[in-house]
Amino acid sequence: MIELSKAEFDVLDALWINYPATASQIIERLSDDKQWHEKTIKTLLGRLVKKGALTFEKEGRQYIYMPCMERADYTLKESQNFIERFFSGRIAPLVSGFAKSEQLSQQDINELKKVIDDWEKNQK
Amino acid sequence: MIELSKAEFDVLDALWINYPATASQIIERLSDDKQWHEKTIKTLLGRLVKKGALTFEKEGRQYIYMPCMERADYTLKESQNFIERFFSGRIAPLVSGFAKSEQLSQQDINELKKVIDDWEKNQK
DNA sequence: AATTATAGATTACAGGTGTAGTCTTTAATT
DNA sequence: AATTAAAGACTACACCTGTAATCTATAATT
Repeated sequence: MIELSKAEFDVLDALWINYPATASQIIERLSDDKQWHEKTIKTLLGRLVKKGALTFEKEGRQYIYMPCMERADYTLKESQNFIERFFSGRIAPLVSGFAKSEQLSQQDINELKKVIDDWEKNQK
Repeated sequence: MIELSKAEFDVLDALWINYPATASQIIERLSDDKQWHEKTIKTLLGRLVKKGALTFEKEGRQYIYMPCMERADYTLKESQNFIERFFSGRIAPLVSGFAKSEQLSQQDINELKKVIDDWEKNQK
């Protein structure tokens, strides 16, 4: 699995919003949340390319960037990894931890029920 | 929140198995899973102390280590962090991702149902 | 055609991390 | 009492990360 740092992920995440996109577009998107210098983001784009997380095509003087993987695939792998590390691969203890510390809203519960429901329908 | 590296967490995790414990005991426990040199583990113990993740008491020539926080508290914070980063703070999309990629077993489902059940009972 | 502005490439640099090796102290052994 | 062995302290070092600044090439402008 490609390993991304936090900052690298944030840049990729800005690209996932809508792609392909140029560096300037990505910088623009990130400007709301982060106080990053343009150079910083360019550096991170370069590292992402080097790690194989995204590619680009030249268009005049600019690069048009495109992610090499889908967000859902990446987050799924990260999730597996996380749950393996902290909860021996079982997902319920994570949810249970949230429940115990009052971190679950009625909406969360409803959503979880729906996930379970869908899963069960899918089982035949 | 105290930030631990992966290796640091693994060492702390070995202490959580049973504590207080000496460095040798921790090294012994880790020897099954990791090919770490004894010195490596000692270094990590030192860093954990420096970060305030554990303390110790002297006993003769040895230190008796003890964690400064509970595993459940630490993993809860890490989980919140994780879910915030990747799923905007909502837990269902994580579970849903697992479901979609066939990562959920009947046992997982049963456990999740129980968590939901308990949560609802607790709501009055 | 010459100049300028801008995109990306390269370089920088401190602090964290993985992974130990060496130094120092002191408990244990001869 | 002298020697040794082992515990922890300190040092090491390359790679990763956050965070840019400077260099270089070229598209755009005059």
